[in-house]
Amino acid sequence: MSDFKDLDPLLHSQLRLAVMSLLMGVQSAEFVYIKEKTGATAGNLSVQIDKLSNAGYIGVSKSFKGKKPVTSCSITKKGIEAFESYVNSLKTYLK
Amino acid sequence: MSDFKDLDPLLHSQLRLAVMSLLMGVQSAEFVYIKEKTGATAGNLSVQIDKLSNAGYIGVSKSFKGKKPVTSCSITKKGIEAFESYVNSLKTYLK
DNA sequence: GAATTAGGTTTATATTATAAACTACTTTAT
DNA sequence: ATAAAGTAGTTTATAATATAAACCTAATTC
Repeated sequence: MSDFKDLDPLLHSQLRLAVMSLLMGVQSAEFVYIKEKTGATAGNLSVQIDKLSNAGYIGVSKSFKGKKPVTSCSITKKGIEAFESYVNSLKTYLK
Repeated sequence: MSDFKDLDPLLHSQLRLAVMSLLMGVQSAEFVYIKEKTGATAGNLSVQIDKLSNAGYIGVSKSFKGKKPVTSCSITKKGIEAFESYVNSLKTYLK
């Protein structure tokens, strides 16, 4: 693509982009909170979080809040860089 | 999606977005020109142009330049509106 | 006149997104 | 005590999408 920069396919997905956008603004967020904010189904969110985690864009930690399992996600340095790079690439398409 | 606006799936595709972005800036553009500017393969471009055309986002006209077939594309009013709406929705993900 | 090039289109395949079904456990009602 | 319902996810199956490879037709070039 000569005039347009390639878009990281991992970020060029509505739900994954929403997750990353959300995590850009906070220290960490729980699975259920992300689910609500994005409106995603649990299954879809689970899959996409896995992908972001496998790419090293986010960190995932599982613990318990009382007796309930809690999955917490936070963006990594690599994830922040990828997000910023994606936004920059995207700009080549918007003007 | 509560915090994030849905992204038109037709535009949320690297190649189709590039085509639309390109057409936003010109009156019309030929297939071969778009192919060069986007770096796409002919087959892929053909398919994506079809989709944009079927959606009414672009108009496609076929003619001859001397003896060679030429496919010209131009964005429609509907296409301009869709592109602008897409960009607005996208903004909910970028801040 | 056979091979190559130009300008595409069609079809097949690989990838992706999404939802439906399932697991494991906890809380509430009977 | 146990059955039913809810919470917090994961796994698997299916539908949709993107992409490339193969193909087609006509025009040049060797």
